[in-house]
Amino acid sequence: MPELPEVETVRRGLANLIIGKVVRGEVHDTEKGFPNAPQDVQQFLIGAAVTDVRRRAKVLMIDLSTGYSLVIHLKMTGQLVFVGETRFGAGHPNDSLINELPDKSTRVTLSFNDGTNLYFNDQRKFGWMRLLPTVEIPNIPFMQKVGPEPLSTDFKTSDFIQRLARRPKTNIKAALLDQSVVAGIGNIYADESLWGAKIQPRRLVSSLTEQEMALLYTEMRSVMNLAVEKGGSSNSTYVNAEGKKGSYMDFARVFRREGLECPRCGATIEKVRVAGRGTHICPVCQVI
DNA sequence: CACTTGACCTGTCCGC
DNA sequence: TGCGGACAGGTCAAGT
Repeated sequence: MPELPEVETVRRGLANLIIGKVVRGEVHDTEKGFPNAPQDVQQFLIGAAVTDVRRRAKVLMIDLSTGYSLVIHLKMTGQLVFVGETRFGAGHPNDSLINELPDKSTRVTLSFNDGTNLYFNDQRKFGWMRLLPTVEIPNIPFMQKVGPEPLSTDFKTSDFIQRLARRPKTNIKAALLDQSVVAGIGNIYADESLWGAKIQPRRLVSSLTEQEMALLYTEMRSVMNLAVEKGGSSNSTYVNAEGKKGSYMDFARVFRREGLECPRCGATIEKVRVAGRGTHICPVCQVI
Protein backbone atom coordinates (compact mmCIF):
# COMPACT_ATOMS: atom_id res chain seq x y z
CA MET A 1 0.00 0.00 0.00
CA PRO A 2 1.77 2.73 1.44
CA GLU A 3 2.89 6.16 0.46
CA LEU A 4 1.31 9.22 2.01
CA PRO A 5 -1.97 9.02 0.04
CA GLU A 6 -2.47 5.34 0.84
CA VAL A 7 -1.63 5.80 4.52
CA GLU A 8 -3.95 8.80 4.68
CA THR A 9 -6.71 6.71 3.10
CA VAL A 10 -6.19 4.02 5.73
CA ARG A 11 -6.23 6.67 8.43
CA ARG A 12 -9.54 8.10 7.27
CA GLY A 13 -11.09 4.67 7.04
CA LEU A 14 -9.91 3.65 10.47
CA ALA A 15 -11.01 6.92 12.03
CA ASN A 16 -14.53 6.19 10.80
CA LEU A 17 -14.45 2.58 11.91
CA ILE A 18 -12.65 2.24 15.23
CA ILE A 19 -12.75 5.51 17.19
CA GLY A 20 -14.65 4.78 20.41
CA LYS A 21 -14.15 1.05 20.26
CA VAL A 22 -12.56 -0.69 23.25
CA VAL A 23 -9.76 -3.20 22.80
CA ARG A 24 -10.76 -6.58 24.16
CA GLY A 25 -7.75 -8.61 23.18
CA GLU A 26 -4.61 -8.70 21.11
CA VAL A 27 -2.79 -11.57 19.46
CA HIS A 28 0.56 -11.11 17.81
CA ASP A 29 3.12 -13.33 16.21
CA THR A 30 5.83 -14.26 18.67
CA GLU A 31 8.61 -13.97 16.12
CA LYS A 32 9.14 -10.27 16.63
CA GLY A 33 7.11 -9.67 19.75
CA PHE A 34 4.56 -7.24 18.35
CA PRO A 35 3.44 -4.89 19.50
CA ASN A 36 5.33 -4.70 22.78
CA ALA A 37 6.17 -6.39 26.05
CA PRO A 38 3.22 -8.46 27.35
CA GLN A 39 2.91 -6.50 30.58
CA ASP A 40 2.56 -3.23 28.64
CA VAL A 41 -0.05 -4.78 26.38
CA GLN A 42 -2.01 -5.89 29.41
CA GLN A 43 -1.71 -2.55 31.17
CA PHE A 44 -1.99 0.00 28.36
CA LEU A 45 -3.72 -1.72 25.45
CA ILE A 46 -6.28 -4.20 26.75
CA GLY A 47 -9.35 -2.33 27.93
CA ALA A 48 -8.26 0.92 26.30
CA ALA A 49 -10.60 2.91 24.08
CA VAL A 50 -9.47 4.27 20.72
CA THR A 51 -9.59 8.07 20.94
CA ASP A 52 -8.08 9.13 17.62
CA VAL A 53 -6.31 7.91 14.50
CA ARG A 54 -3.57 10.18 13.21
CA ARG A 55 -0.90 10.18 10.52
CA ARG A 56 2.52 11.76 10.23
CA ALA A 57 4.48 11.05 7.04
CA LYS A 58 3.82 7.35 6.33
CA VAL A 59 3.33 6.51 10.02
CA LEU A 60 -0.08 5.83 11.56
CA MET A 61 -0.90 6.44 15.19
CA ILE A 62 -3.87 4.88 16.95
CA ASP A 63 -4.28 6.88 20.15
CA LEU A 64 -5.67 5.16 23.22
CA SER A 65 -7.44 6.36 26.36
CA THR A 66 -4.49 5.11 28.47
CA GLY A 67 -2.13 7.77 27.12
CA TYR A 68 -0.45 5.18 24.92
CA SER A 69 -0.62 4.83 21.14
CA LEU A 70 -0.12 2.07 18.64
CA VAL A 71 2.47 3.45 16.24
CA ILE A 72 2.49 1.66 12.90
CA HIS A 73 4.61 1.71 9.76
CA LEU A 74 3.27 -0.39 6.89
CA LYS A 75 6.52 -0.25 4.89
CA MET A 76 6.10 -2.10 1.55
CA THR A 77 3.35 -4.64 2.08
CA GLY A 78 1.65 -3.78 5.37
CA GLN A 79 -2.14 -3.60 5.53
CA LEU A 80 -4.60 -2.71 8.24
CA VAL A 81 -7.83 -4.53 7.51
CA PHE A 82 -10.92 -3.99 9.60
CA VAL A 83 -13.51 -6.73 9.60
CA GLY A 84 -16.83 -5.65 11.04
CA GLU A 85 -19.49 -7.62 12.79
CA THR A 86 -21.86 -7.31 9.88
CA ARG A 87 -21.52 -9.70 7.00
CA PHE A 88 -21.25 -8.04 3.65
CA GLY A 89 -23.48 -9.42 0.96
CA ALA A 90 -22.25 -12.30 -1.15
CA GLY A 91 -20.01 -11.04 -3.92
CA HIS A 92 -18.94 -7.97 -1.98
CA PRO A 93 -15.17 -7.51 -2.25
CA ASN A 94 -14.79 -7.90 1.50
CA ASP A 95 -17.06 -10.87 1.89
CA SER A 96 -14.22 -13.35 1.71
CA LEU A 97 -12.08 -11.49 4.26
CA ILE A 98 -14.39 -12.52 7.05
CA ASN A 99 -13.53 -16.14 6.56
CA GLU A 100 -9.98 -15.73 5.33
CA LEU A 101 -8.51 -13.57 8.07
CA PRO A 102 -6.33 -14.02 9.97
CA ASP A 103 -4.06 -15.65 7.41
CA LYS A 104 -0.36 -16.43 7.23
CA SER A 105 0.56 -12.78 6.65
CA THR A 106 -1.32 -11.59 9.75
CA ARG A 107 1.15 -10.27 12.32
CA VAL A 108 -1.27 -8.76 14.83
CA THR A 109 -4.98 -9.19 15.48
CA LEU A 110 -6.71 -6.58 17.61
CA SER A 111 -10.18 -7.56 18.76
CA PHE A 112 -12.69 -5.03 20.00
CA ASN A 113 -15.37 -5.62 22.59
CA ASP A 114 -18.16 -5.44 20.01
CA GLY A 115 -16.76 -8.48 18.22
CA THR A 116 -15.06 -6.61 15.38
CA ASN A 117 -11.40 -7.11 14.50
CA LEU A 118 -8.50 -5.17 13.06
CA TYR A 119 -5.79 -7.19 11.32
CA PHE A 120 -2.25 -6.00 10.69
CA ASN A 121 -1.06 -8.09 7.75
CA ASP A 122 2.41 -7.83 6.30
CA GLN A 123 3.67 -10.30 3.77
CA ARG A 124 7.29 -9.14 3.75
CA LYS A 125 7.50 -8.37 7.49
CA PHE A 126 9.25 -5.02 6.98
CA GLY A 127 6.49 -3.13 8.73
CA TRP A 128 6.32 -2.55 12.45
CA MET A 129 3.88 -1.75 15.23
CA ARG A 130 4.89 -0.40 18.62
CA LEU A 131 2.94 0.50 21.72
CA LEU A 132 4.37 3.77 23.00
CA PRO A 133 3.36 6.58 25.35
CA THR A 134 1.64 9.10 23.08
CA VAL A 135 3.87 11.94 24.27
CA GLU A 136 6.98 9.93 23.37
CA ILE A 137 6.12 9.58 19.68
CA PRO A 138 7.84 12.80 18.59
CA ASN A 139 11.07 11.50 20.15
CA ILE A 140 11.44 8.34 18.10
CA PRO A 141 14.30 8.62 15.58
CA PHE A 142 12.04 8.64 12.53
CA MET A 143 9.97 11.56 13.83
CA GLN A 144 13.11 13.46 14.78
CA LYS A 145 14.40 13.53 11.24
CA VAL A 146 11.30 13.43 9.05
CA GLY A 147 10.62 16.51 6.94
CA PRO A 148 7.44 18.60 6.61
CA GLU A 149 4.05 17.36 5.41
CA PRO A 150 3.93 18.22 1.69
CA LEU A 151 0.23 19.10 1.72
CA SER A 152 0.41 21.35 4.76
CA THR A 153 -0.55 24.96 4.06
CA ASP A 154 2.60 25.94 5.96
CA PHE A 155 4.79 24.16 3.46
CA LYS A 156 5.81 26.75 0.88
CA THR A 157 7.74 26.64 -2.37
CA SER A 158 10.66 28.34 -0.65
CA ASP A 159 10.74 25.62 2.05
CA PHE A 160 10.89 22.95 -0.62
CA ILE A 161 13.72 24.68 -2.45
CA GLN A 162 15.70 25.22 0.76
CA ARG A 163 15.30 21.60 1.81
CA LEU A 164 16.30 20.28 -1.60
CA ALA A 165 19.40 22.44 -1.43
CA ARG A 166 20.63 20.32 1.48
CA ARG A 167 21.15 17.42 -0.94
CA PRO A 168 22.94 19.15 -3.85
CA LYS A 169 25.02 16.22 -5.06
CA THR A 170 22.35 13.57 -5.20
CA ASN A 171 19.88 13.03 -7.99
CA ILE A 172 16.44 14.55 -7.73
CA LYS A 173 14.65 11.22 -7.49
CA ALA A 174 16.72 10.17 -4.46
CA ALA A 175 16.09 13.58 -2.91
CA LEU A 176 12.32 13.21 -3.31
CA LEU A 177 12.44 9.76 -1.73
CA ASP A 178 14.49 11.10 1.20
CA GLN A 179 11.95 11.45 3.99
CA SER A 180 14.04 14.10 5.73
CA VAL A 181 13.55 16.44 2.76
CA VAL A 182 9.77 16.06 2.46
CA ALA A 183 7.57 13.50 4.20
CA GLY A 184 5.48 10.89 2.49
CA ILE A 185 6.72 10.71 -1.11
CA GLY A 186 7.51 7.20 -2.37
CA ASN A 187 8.29 5.54 -5.65
CA ILE A 188 4.95 6.06 -7.38
CA TYR A 189 4.49 9.73 -6.62
CA ALA A 190 8.16 10.58 -7.13
CA ASP A 191 7.91 9.33 -10.73
CA GLU A 192 4.55 10.99 -11.29
CA SER A 193 5.76 14.33 -9.91
CA LEU A 194 8.97 14.34 -11.96
CA TRP A 195 7.02 13.58 -15.11
CA GLY A 196 4.65 16.43 -14.28
CA ALA A 197 7.57 18.84 -13.94
CA LYS A 198 9.33 17.43 -17.04
CA ILE A 199 12.45 16.69 -14.99
CA GLN A 200 14.70 13.73 -15.70
CA PRO A 201 15.04 11.73 -12.42
CA ARG A 202 18.83 11.43 -12.69
CA ARG A 203 19.36 15.20 -12.74
CA LEU A 204 21.51 16.37 -9.83
CA VAL A 205 19.66 18.62 -7.44
CA SER A 206 22.38 21.25 -7.89
CA SER A 207 21.62 21.39 -11.60
CA LEU A 208 17.98 22.36 -11.12
CA THR A 209 16.90 25.93 -11.62
CA GLU A 210 14.63 27.65 -9.11
CA GLN A 211 11.91 27.58 -11.73
CA GLU A 212 12.24 23.84 -12.14
CA MET A 213 12.10 23.28 -8.39
CA ALA A 214 9.09 25.57 -8.09
CA LEU A 215 7.31 23.64 -10.82
CA LEU A 216 8.22 20.36 -9.12
CA TYR A 217 6.72 21.68 -5.89
CA THR A 218 3.46 22.48 -7.66
CA GLU A 219 3.31 19.17 -9.55
CA MET A 220 4.20 17.14 -6.46
CA ARG A 221 1.44 18.76 -4.43
CA SER A 222 -1.08 18.34 -7.19
CA VAL A 223 -0.17 14.66 -7.64
CA MET A 224 -0.44 14.05 -3.89
CA ASN A 225 -3.74 15.88 -3.65
CA LEU A 226 -5.21 13.92 -6.53
CA ALA A 227 -3.95 10.65 -5.07
CA VAL A 228 -5.50 11.38 -1.68
CA GLU A 229 -8.76 12.30 -3.41
CA LYS A 230 -8.69 9.01 -5.34
CA GLY A 231 -7.97 6.94 -2.25
CA GLY A 232 -4.39 6.17 -3.25
CA SER A 233 -3.18 3.50 -5.62
CA SER A 234 -4.08 -0.19 -5.53
CA ASN A 235 -2.22 -2.63 -7.73
CA SER A 236 -3.79 -5.78 -6.29
CA THR A 237 -7.34 -6.72 -5.52
CA TYR A 238 -7.02 -5.27 -2.05
CA VAL A 239 -9.76 -2.95 -0.89
CA ASN A 240 -9.97 -1.21 2.41
CA ALA A 241 -12.50 -2.12 5.06
CA GLU A 242 -15.03 0.37 3.75
CA GLY A 243 -15.03 -1.42 0.42
CA LYS A 244 -13.24 1.39 -1.38
CA LYS A 245 -10.41 0.71 -3.76
CA GLY A 246 -7.76 3.32 -4.54
CA SER A 247 -8.08 4.46 -8.12
CA TYR A 248 -5.06 6.71 -8.62
CA MET A 249 -3.49 4.19 -10.99
CA ASP A 250 -6.27 5.00 -13.45
CA PHE A 251 -4.81 8.51 -13.54
CA ALA A 252 -1.10 7.63 -13.52
CA ARG A 253 0.83 9.18 -16.38
CA VAL A 254 4.07 7.16 -16.23
CA PHE A 255 4.11 4.80 -13.26
CA ARG A 256 3.92 1.18 -14.44
CA ARG A 257 3.12 2.42 -17.94
CA GLU A 258 6.37 1.37 -19.62
CA GLY A 259 5.81 0.55 -23.28
CA LEU A 260 2.72 2.78 -23.43
CA GLU A 261 2.43 6.26 -24.88
CA CYS A 262 3.40 9.34 -22.93
CA PRO A 263 0.08 11.19 -22.52
CA ARG A 264 1.84 14.49 -23.20
CA CYS A 265 4.05 13.84 -26.24
CA GLY A 266 3.18 10.33 -27.41
CA ALA A 267 6.70 8.92 -27.02
CA THR A 268 7.07 5.45 -25.54
CA ILE A 269 7.47 5.41 -21.77
CA GLU A 270 10.57 3.63 -20.48
CA LYS A 271 11.45 1.93 -17.25
CA VAL A 272 14.96 2.51 -15.95
CA ARG A 273 16.77 2.24 -12.63
CA VAL A 274 17.47 5.35 -10.56
CA ALA A 275 18.39 5.54 -6.88
CA GLY A 276 18.07 1.77 -6.74
CA ARG A 277 14.39 1.88 -7.67
CA GLY A 278 12.43 1.06 -10.78
CA THR A 279 11.81 4.43 -12.41
CA HIS A 280 9.35 5.37 -15.13
CA ILE A 281 10.12 8.19 -17.52
CA CYS A 282 9.18 9.74 -20.80
CA PRO A 283 12.53 9.82 -22.61
CA VAL A 284 11.41 12.74 -24.76
CA CYS A 285 9.75 15.28 -22.52
CA GLN A 286 11.74 14.65 -19.33
CA VAL A 287 14.88 16.28 -20.60
CA ILE A 288 18.36 15.99 -19.18
C1' DC B 1 30.22 14.42 6.15
C1' DA B 2 27.28 13.26 1.93
C1' DC B 3 26.01 9.83 -0.82
C1' DT B 4 25.24 4.97 -2.43
C1' DT B 5 24.47 0.27 -1.77
C1' DG B 6 22.97 -3.75 0.53
C1' DA B 7 20.00 -5.95 3.95
C1' DC B 8 15.71 -6.94 5.81
C1' DC B 9 11.53 -10.79 4.03
C1' DT B 10 8.14 -13.33 1.14
C1' DG B 11 5.84 -13.98 -3.09
C1' DT B 12 5.34 -13.64 -7.98
C1' DC B 13 6.61 -13.31 -12.57
C1' DC B 14 9.55 -14.20 -16.46
C1' DG B 15 13.02 -16.62 -19.19
C1' DC B 16 15.44 -20.80 -19.85
C1' DT C 1 6.82 -28.16 -15.04
C1' DG C 2 10.98 -26.76 -12.52
C1' DC C 3 14.34 -23.55 -11.28
C1' DG C 4 17.07 -19.24 -10.88
C1' DG C 5 17.05 -14.50 -10.78
C1' DA C 6 15.02 -10.04 -10.76
C1' DC C 7 11.92 -7.36 -8.71
C1' DA C 8 8.42 -5.24 -5.42
C1' DG C 9 4.33 1.47 -3.25
C1' DG C 10 10.33 1.64 2.48
C1' DT C 11 13.81 2.52 5.58
C1' DC C 12 18.12 1.71 8.01
C1' DA C 13 22.96 0.30 8.63
C1' DA C 14 27.16 -0.17 6.68
C1' DG C 15 30.20 0.92 3.04
C1' DT C 16 32.93 4.25 -0.07
